[in-house]
Amino acid sequence: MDFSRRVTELINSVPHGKVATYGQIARLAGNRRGARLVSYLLHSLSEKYDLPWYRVVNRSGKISLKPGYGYELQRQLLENEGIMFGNGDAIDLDKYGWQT
DNA sequence: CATATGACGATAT
DNA sequence: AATATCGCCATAT
Repeated sequence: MDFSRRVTELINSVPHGKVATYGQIARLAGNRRGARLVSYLLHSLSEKYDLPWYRVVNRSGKISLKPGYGYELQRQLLENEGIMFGNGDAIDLDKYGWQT
């Protein structure tokens, strides 16, 4: 429970216009290997709370969702915050990464 | 209680 | 460098 609560708080702490990675959240939550849990928790928690789940991408700065299953939505939400997708589908984490 | 699962990440091939 | 495989750990069933 502690882990999931911290995850929600961390997600809520991601500044507008920035993105975090699953592994980063997991690490900050005290679980270096919990990247997968973060994704799972986002699934369930984002439906219960209103988390900015779309500010979380995988460590390559890419959206993990498949096109047609949320990819387009997330990409659009991020672009709405001023985040530009570089090479077609990747975000420049150096530039938009949280806590660079 | 045991097994399955996952919006990942690191390592091995 | 690109792809495949394994590990990790909380939830769900």
